[in-house]
Amino acid sequence: MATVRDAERTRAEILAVATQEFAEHGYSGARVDVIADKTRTTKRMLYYYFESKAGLYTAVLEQAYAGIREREQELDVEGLDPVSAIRRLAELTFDHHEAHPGFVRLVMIENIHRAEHLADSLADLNSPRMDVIARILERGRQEGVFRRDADALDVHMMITAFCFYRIANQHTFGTIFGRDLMADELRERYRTMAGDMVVDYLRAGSG
Amino acid sequence: MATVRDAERTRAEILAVATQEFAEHGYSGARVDVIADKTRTTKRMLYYYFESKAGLYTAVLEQAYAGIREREQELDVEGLDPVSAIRRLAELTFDHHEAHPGFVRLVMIENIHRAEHLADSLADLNSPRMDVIARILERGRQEGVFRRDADALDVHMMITAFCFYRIANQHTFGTIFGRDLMADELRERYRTMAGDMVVDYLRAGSG
Amino acid sequence: MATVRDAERTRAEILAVATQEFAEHGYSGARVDVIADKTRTTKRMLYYYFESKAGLYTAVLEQAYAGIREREQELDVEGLDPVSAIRRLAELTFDHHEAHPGFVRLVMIENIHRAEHLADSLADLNSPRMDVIARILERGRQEGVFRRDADALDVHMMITAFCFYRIANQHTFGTIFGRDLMADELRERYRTMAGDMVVDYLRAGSG
Amino acid sequence: MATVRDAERTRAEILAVATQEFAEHGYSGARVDVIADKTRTTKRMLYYYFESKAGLYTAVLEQAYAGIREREQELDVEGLDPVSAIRRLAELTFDHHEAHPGFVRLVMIENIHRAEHLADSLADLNSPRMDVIARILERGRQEGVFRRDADALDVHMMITAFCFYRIANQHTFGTIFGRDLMADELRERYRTMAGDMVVDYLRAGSG
DNA sequence: GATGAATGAGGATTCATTCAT
DNA sequence: AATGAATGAATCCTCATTCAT
Repeated sequence: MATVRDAERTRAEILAVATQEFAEHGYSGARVDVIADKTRTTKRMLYYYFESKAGLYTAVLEQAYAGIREREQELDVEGLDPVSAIRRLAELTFDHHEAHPGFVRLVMIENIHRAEHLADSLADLNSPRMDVIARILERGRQEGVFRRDADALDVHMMITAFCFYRIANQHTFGTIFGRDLMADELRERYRTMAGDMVVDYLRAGSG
Repeated sequence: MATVRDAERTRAEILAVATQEFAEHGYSGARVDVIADKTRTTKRMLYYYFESKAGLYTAVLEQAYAGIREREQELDVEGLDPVSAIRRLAELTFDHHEAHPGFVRLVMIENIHRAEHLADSLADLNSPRMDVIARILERGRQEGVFRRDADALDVHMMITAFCFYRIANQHTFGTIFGRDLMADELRERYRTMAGDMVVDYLRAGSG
Repeated sequence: MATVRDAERTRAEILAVATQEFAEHGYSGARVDVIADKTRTTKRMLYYYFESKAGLYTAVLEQAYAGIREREQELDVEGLDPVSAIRRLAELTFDHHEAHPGFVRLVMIENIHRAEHLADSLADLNSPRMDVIARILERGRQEGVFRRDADALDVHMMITAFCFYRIANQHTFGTIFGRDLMADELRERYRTMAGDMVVDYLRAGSG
Repeated sequence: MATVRDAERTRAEILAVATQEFAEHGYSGARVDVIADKTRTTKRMLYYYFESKAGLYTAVLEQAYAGIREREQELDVEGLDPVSAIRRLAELTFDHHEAHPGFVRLVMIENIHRAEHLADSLADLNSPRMDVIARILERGRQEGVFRRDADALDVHMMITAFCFYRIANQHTFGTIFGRDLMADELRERYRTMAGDMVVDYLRAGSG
């Protein structure tokens, strides 16, 4: 029993360290030896549990996606009017990216690899988040506050693009334009901007 | 003279191949041997011209940024009214990202590396593009069509985030949500959406 | 009792799988993990029963030699005249090698290892087969059909060399000379040749 | 120039050591590190020249086959009568196997691997040796000394089987039957036996 | 200005085996 | 008698870089 417990703890520890290292250095840049050394076990265990560097990376990715999915279950914007709800959603998305730069980096890295490690099993076609957005959009249209007939996934994309880019591209943006997108004093401004952007887009519309 | 010409051509060839390889595999993932093999010269020449792998990568980055900067000189939205101008700018940005996925990938890669190779000399604090945006915003406010008092760099960021994300994150987005952001039949929709997003944002406003 | 039976069955199963694997890949090439995986038990059991990889390999060898020894008991050429008897012996040897390529491979492998695993206890100095040959040779000389005064072990060697080589060296022979020694249409020819070879050798002689 | 010389010498040295090691331990049993350590260069050079362990092994095989082929050019039995010629051929074959046990071992090893490393390019369909045998057989039949209408390749096989087996299987044969096939005092006996075997076979015959 | 040969240091992975129960 | 978890020590291989001319 103790062994089993330790086995799971060891596995979890390896996964945690690997998440750090892959997020920090990318797939090719990460070193199996370094991951092992930051663990209480040896490199051998890493192969025992995850088969290969690729297997470990895939496990890291899966856990990362499982993590955000769990957090998305907690989305609670039901009591709010459509405008407040969609703004709240934008702000939660903003906060989520702000809070998990490591996840943002993993997603960047996986896109560099053309999502070749991301199992199709991770597809999230009936995402609760998409349902939440769809319901807000529907209510907004019914109540006449949203004139734009928008697709839920497009709205999600617009919000996420803004929040993701701010974290993902902060370094080149900072160097090129001399603005630190992560500066404390700018956080609220960008957070509000995310909400404004989507609210204005939905309120306006071709109708 | 001929030798100099050849030297420059060799350098250019190496740079072109390296751009391909770094964009495809990232900094760590790219292989010096592979780059050399895809060239008509040898690996030794690569070191002769660029000192190191890092030097070559930096040269690739610099050339890439120099390239877009050149293309940005051609921005011509002067004759248009503010709304049309800003929409046009969004569309040009959209088209630019669509046309240069390799550049998008290089920027992703450099952000994974926290822009450590991007020389401060590449700072573009007086970007012509920013000037263009600033003038459009000013005109829009003067004419009363833009109620939002927006910062040019923020507007640039909003537009770019949308266009960049669509290219950069297409792979994980496709796997997770089952939508191919690059599908031909969706291009016009997203292109219009980029314009709508920024126009609606500027038209609305705290007022 | 049931447990003992199971134990023996498990042992036999491991041995059967190991025979396959060692014959296929050689001693160094065979993998303990693969052998265990092809078994219904675990790798641990393999060590439980056979101590080590070498122990298992030795057990495989011993079983293989015990097997042919058993089959050799059945040699029945007593009723035949010396020429027919020796020809029959050659043909049975031919058939035996044809029927047991796995055994041939194990013998090759063990010779590569200079027979270091083959316990001296496996010595077969009073082989029934040698006795059979000796008696045939004796009768042949008495009857005057064999003019050659041959040693039984030499005759055995000559026959076996031919039959063994055809199986053992089929692959390099096929590649080098473009002839498939195992071709169905050639079997009878080589089988007859084995008999002719030894019969002609014995009939002729220094006289 | 000196470098080139050294390059070839280094390559040759690696090949010589590798031949030793592969012949001694088989493909799987041989160790790249051991091969490198017995060389004046490093393991890295081994990969530089031969790409991989398999590449080195293949080069060893090729060189080994090229070696015997060269020696076969020297076959000179033209001045002899058919019986003496074929006996001489058997004796040369016997001597060759005796002199090159390493080659015998390599051939055994490659057959364990089902000749997968032996390039088809090594096929020797128009072997000078086969031509020599064919001419001897033809003369023998014309002169009436060979009543058997034998195929050259079959005769080659019969001779080689005997000579090869004596070297290849000496260890298991010694352990099982208590006879050292390599004993000095038996050499002449087996050498003569090889000649007798083929001569008797050819002289006799279904005719 | 150009180049083929060479390489030290690391990098991922595998192997037979044993521990703890 | 049986076993799932764990592992030290190799093992093959690759990487960016430099040497010698």
